[in-house]
Amino acid sequence: MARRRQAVTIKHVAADAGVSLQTVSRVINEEPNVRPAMKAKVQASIDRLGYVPSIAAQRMSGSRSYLILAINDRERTIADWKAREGRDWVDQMLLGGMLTCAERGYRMLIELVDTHSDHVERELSGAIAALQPDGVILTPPHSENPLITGFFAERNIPFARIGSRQDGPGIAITMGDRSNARLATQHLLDHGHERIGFVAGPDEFSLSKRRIDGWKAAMDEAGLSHDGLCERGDFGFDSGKLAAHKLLARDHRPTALICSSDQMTLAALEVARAMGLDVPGDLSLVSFDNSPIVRFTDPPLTAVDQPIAATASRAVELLIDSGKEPSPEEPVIVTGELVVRGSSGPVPPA
Amino acid sequence: MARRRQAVTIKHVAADAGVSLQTVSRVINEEPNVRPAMKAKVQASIDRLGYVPSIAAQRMSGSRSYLILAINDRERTIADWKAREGRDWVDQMLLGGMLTCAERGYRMLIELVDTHSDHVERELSGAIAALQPDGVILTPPHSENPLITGFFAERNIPFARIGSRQDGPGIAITMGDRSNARLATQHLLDHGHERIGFVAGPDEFSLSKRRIDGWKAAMDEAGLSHDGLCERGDFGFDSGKLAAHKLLARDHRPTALICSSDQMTLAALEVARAMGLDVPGDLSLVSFDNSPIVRFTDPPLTAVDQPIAATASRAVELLIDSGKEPSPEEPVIVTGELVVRGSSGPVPPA
DNA sequence: CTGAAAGCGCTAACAT
DNA sequence: ATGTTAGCGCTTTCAG
Repeated sequence: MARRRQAVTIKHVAADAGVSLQTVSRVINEEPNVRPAMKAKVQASIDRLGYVPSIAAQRMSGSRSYLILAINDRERTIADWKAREGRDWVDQMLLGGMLTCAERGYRMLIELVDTHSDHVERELSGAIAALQPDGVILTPPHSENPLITGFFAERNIPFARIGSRQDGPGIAITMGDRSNARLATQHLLDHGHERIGFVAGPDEFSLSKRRIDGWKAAMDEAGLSHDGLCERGDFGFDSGKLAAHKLLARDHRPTALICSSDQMTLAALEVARAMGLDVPGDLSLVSFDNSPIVRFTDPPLTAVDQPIAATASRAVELLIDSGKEPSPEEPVIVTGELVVRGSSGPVPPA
Repeated sequence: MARRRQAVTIKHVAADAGVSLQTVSRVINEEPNVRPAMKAKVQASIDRLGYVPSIAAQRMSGSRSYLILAINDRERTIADWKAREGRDWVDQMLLGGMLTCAERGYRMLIELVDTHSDHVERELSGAIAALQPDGVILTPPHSENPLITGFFAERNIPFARIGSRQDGPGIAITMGDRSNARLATQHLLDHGHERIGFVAGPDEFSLSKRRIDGWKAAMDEAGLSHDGLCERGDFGFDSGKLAAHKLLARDHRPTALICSSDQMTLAALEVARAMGLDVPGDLSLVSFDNSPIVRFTDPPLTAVDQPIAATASRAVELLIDSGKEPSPEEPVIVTGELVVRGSSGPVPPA
């Protein structure tokens, strides 16, 4: 394999257009101080030669790398990929993130990092040193890991925290968990439900608490109690089973359950079945995520959609623009919506 | 945002270890001609300072970029992501490709390219010029697009063609389509089926033909006719419906159908239902892909698994090693397996 | 408004 | 076995 050089470099363009390298550079970077005529001439050469700048060279000379790094939790991501249960978080991030990057001449790269590892810092340094990204997207549970956020803050690397609305460095951007949980609860209240159980996510994810808050708020407003109606899971199927079991084994069992992930809702569905309960006849179910599988279950699940693509897209935009404009102080909220399907319905007659 | 420079460079390491840049470079790249003692000293400095080479600088100096580019069909990929129907091709590529890249110090990057565009070449040049990848993975239908394969061949950029077994430049690597189709057919023959229909994929994918060949071969061997038992689809749901309809409307309708994608199988299931046929009682169904949804349908689908992760992983290895070792002449085959579930069973009594 | 010079971090080629 | 030199392609000074 021959030592590969750039086919067309800025030099070729400069020679072709009969100008200096800098002028070409200015045109590429849309800098001022180039006469329109000159600019047109250079652009013509660029087009004719099919010139595209090398991001390595751009990066080397101290400018941008045109790379955005999306950091995901290694363990969870790999487990999801291997399980093949239809979770499409990564796909949706790519859909939103990659395409927006592409529009702006950037590329998005995925990096897997262990949150719990004691050498997070080493992993991060490695990725940053090797790639020198212009921006970083953090996903839960990284978004609120002080080791990780601190790392980027110290180094002045722009980063977005998806699923976090804490104050602090970095752009906080959430999917409106509190209001989404309210939405789900209200949907059930509208159907006459009064005992609405909630299967929350793990503590490690701050959105878990926000969802609980939303649910409680809606219940309070309706003058209903939420005592003993909340259980925790870890988003996984088994934990959902356990939680659903606890809630449905109560004397006065809930007539509806809101679960913080599709897997946990699926688990609740299975538990209900095992208890001889009809869904939605005896028990209404509302899910969170709205991943592909919810349409293939029987009944299909009513679910709060998580607008991951839109969120990733917004994060990319804010990161790319963070050089020019100041980033928003307040958390950015990209709201989801409730998709009503067959798993929720009227409260069963007493 | 301050002009960001590399925190720790090769210079720092050299100074710290009291050696020349070149010696450090040799240690990094595991080149010969460094005494163990020297090597240890340098390595110690590297570790202490937490030095990681900048891939931009490495690339600039004419060495590798440590980047592997996975090129997917833009239209199909985006459609899949938006449809959220559980196709996890990209995830499986990442699972196999990214992790293997990571093991070897490489990164994998996804690039979407329009096969049908008249400026494919421009798109490719752009990606190559910007990123300078050390290797490229082509997925169907790019794998056999001469414009695309020619592009990389001309430029001496190592590339793998997934799903292609044509001769020619680049590493051909398939998932054993012919033998997989045989496997599926044999499974049905073993259950006594004699009229086994086949819904093939589009012509554009060479694997479509290979699967047909495998099915025909198995049928021939069993002394059975395959006349009029093959229809074409485009892997999508609607096309599957059409094809299944044609096959099942025949006088002497097939007792089993093999469909070349999960979506088409799902469509066949729907058509069968609409005709009042029980699956697998009246009609057995075997699918290709084994994507997440097949476990959530009723009945779950018997399917030929496509070992995408293993294939991507193998492709990455072959690409990375293509500098040192010669690439295999013969097509590499990563075989899939048949996962038997509820959609296939004994032939119904005549 | 445009150009010339210097340097980013690293490695290939050539000394020693 | 190690060090020195030159240069990759680009942008940032700084001069004109």
